[in-house]
Amino acid sequence: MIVLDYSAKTPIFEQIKEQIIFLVQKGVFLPNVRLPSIRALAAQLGVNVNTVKHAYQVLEESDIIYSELGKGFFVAQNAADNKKVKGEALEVVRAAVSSALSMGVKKEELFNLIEALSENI
Amino acid sequence: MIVLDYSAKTPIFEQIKEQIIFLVQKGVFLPNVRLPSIRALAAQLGVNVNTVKHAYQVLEESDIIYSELGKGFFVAQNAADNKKVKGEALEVVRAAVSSALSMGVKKEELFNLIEALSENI
DNA sequence: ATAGTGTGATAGTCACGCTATTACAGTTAT
DNA sequence: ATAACTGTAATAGCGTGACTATCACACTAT
Repeated sequence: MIVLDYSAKTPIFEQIKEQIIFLVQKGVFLPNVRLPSIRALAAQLGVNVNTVKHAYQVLEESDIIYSELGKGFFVAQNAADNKKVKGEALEVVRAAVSSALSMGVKKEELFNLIEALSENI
Repeated sequence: MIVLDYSAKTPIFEQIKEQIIFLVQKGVFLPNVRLPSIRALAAQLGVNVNTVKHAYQVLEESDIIYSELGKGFFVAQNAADNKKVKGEALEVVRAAVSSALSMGVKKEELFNLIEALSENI
């Protein structure tokens, strides 16, 4: 369900976070559904408990999930379209695009890139 | 000429690199023109010599500039359109866009973003 | 010679990501 | 009550990357 790429530059906890958002986005995880426990997911991914905890914590701070002591983590109500998350994602794109443009990449190339990536979703 | 942003997540040497590429791209630095010396630029930016050296070294490895012992660094011949640099910049954009799309950002928003950023160049 | 270049090496600091481990508090099922 | 789960919290250690601080050396130009 979640796949880690250790050769990528994006941190493990970030990958977990992004993929959970993706699953929530796709409707695989519906509101109030319980997520895998920290320990269970850590074991499944072959990763330390702290790392999963970190990912969940960040997700909680973005109001994607919420926690209940002794029970677990659950998908938040309007997690599927979360302004904070989308805003941050857009900001990353903005920085990358801005940098690319300043280095001489043409906007047409960027349009083509987005068009191509859009089809694989 | 070069401005550093210490609050940004992009490393100093990377910022130096990008802004020099930008200046080369804009035609401020023409081929075979001499760049500020490592020590001079370091002093001007209030940064360690090693940091500027690192930036210049990366630029040299990308064939944007070249060095001559005892003389200095100079802009390379076809520095203005460097495939390696543009390829790397595109790859960063690809990762960011891919991530944003998977998080539910619509491609129209991305198009608008690029359009807006293109005008400020 | 002197002052400027690039080159190379070493060492130290700091932050970040991840791991390892321990302990505590709450929930649930038996 | 007990056991087996949950989340929470704190500490410590390791490796890496970015940056700083120095020193020494080789080459160029005046």
